[in-house]
Amino acid sequence: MTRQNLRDRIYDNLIQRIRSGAFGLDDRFVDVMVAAELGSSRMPARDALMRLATEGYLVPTTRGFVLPRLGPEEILEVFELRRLLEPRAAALAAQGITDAALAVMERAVTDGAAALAARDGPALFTASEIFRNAWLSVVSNRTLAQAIRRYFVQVQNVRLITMQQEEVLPVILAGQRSLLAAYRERDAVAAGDRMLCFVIEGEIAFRRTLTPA
Amino acid sequence: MTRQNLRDRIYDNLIQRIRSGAFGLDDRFVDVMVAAELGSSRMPARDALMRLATEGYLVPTTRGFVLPRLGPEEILEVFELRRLLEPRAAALAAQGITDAALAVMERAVTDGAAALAARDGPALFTASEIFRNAWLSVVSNRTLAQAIRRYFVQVQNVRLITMQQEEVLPVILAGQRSLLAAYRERDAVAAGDRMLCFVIEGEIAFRRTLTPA
DNA sequence: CATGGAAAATCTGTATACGGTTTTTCCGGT
DNA sequence: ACCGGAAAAACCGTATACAGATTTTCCATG
Repeated sequence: MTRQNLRDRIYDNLIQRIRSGAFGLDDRFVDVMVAAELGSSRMPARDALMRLATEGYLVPTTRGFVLPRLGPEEILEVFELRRLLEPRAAALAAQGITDAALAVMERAVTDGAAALAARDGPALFTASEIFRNAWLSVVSNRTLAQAIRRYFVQVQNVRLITMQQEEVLPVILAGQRSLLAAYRERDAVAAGDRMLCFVIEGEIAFRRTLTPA
Repeated sequence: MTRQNLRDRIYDNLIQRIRSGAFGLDDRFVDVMVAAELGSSRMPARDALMRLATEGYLVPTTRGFVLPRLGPEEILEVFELRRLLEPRAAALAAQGITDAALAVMERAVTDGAAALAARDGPALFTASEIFRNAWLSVVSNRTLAQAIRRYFVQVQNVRLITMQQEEVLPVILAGQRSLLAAYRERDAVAAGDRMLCFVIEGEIAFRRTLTPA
């Protein structure tokens, strides 16, 4: 009972493992290997890998695909996009928030706090993924939500690394708590303002890592 | 001397023609057809079509790929994105403007004026494509420019139709002239403001077509 | 003329094959 | 031990084939 086709199953499998940080920067992805692992021929694996590549999860090399190592300038470009889009999206989310989404976010923040206590970067990463998906899912402008999802994908690996720097972890959790409070009150203005703060804080933290002096 | 591989050549070919509005809403894209047109086998054509689909330029159906059919609500969603992104992008463009880009835009406005005089909607459409590509090409934040290009493609068909309504044509040209003046002066603030006006005018015009009463 | 349904055509997904190119291995000469 | 270069391996792009699913065609029946 295979629900979808092999290509999509391989894609889902790989993207989930990439997102969870299961691969390192020196892991190589070759269609034959991936195919063997999932028991298919080259083609579905190849399709999945090429899609991941065009979406920015992987970069093609002359010998297989590897995780991208993004330059600082591209990451800063994404921060600019985030400043422009996410405050508005958060405001829309506050207007359309549901009890179900709130519950998911409450849970994600709780899990994130536990991860913070355990100094578990990847776990906090997962929790903040869940948090973000929850509020994005109630943004009434689906096109806007999709635009946000698209660029988030591209900086995923960087975020994973960033989240291993212990000093930023409390900031992330505090930002989520602040946002969650605004969502709970269905306060669109506060949600937008706090999201802008959150993004800017992230940008400042990132810029600090660029100039460690 | 084929510089790149077939897959990318087919992709480039198709995306260029899609962008230029060469296809209609009832055109169907089937890998075999596309392959025959470009003289290859199915696989490169298939790869190109699947990529276009994951990027949102095409929509997969049970029988080939088609251009995405947008409802009014989705178009309004894109207007919201435009309001958020394009003012900033225009401001950045004003900062990075080059003589070459200015020349292209001057020419596009001239051509647009001729198209307006001739009541030639499609020609004005082409001219405004050129105009937009010119300023987008000097936006320093490439990620931002790409995000804008992405949703523009999705509303291409609608724009083609809108541009056949004669009353909106002068508005478009006036907006471009206003923007061009700001670019010429390298005035980032004015460029941002005028772009916001331009987008809002377009949105209002579109809303008017929804309620003809 | 409408309708049901079988047959044909069409399209997708997947497998396999093969040539060309790049990388790695490895062996012989210095 | 250190190259240089040839042989081998690895990998990518592309072509072709075929099975399964879906749509369309078309004919027979009411």
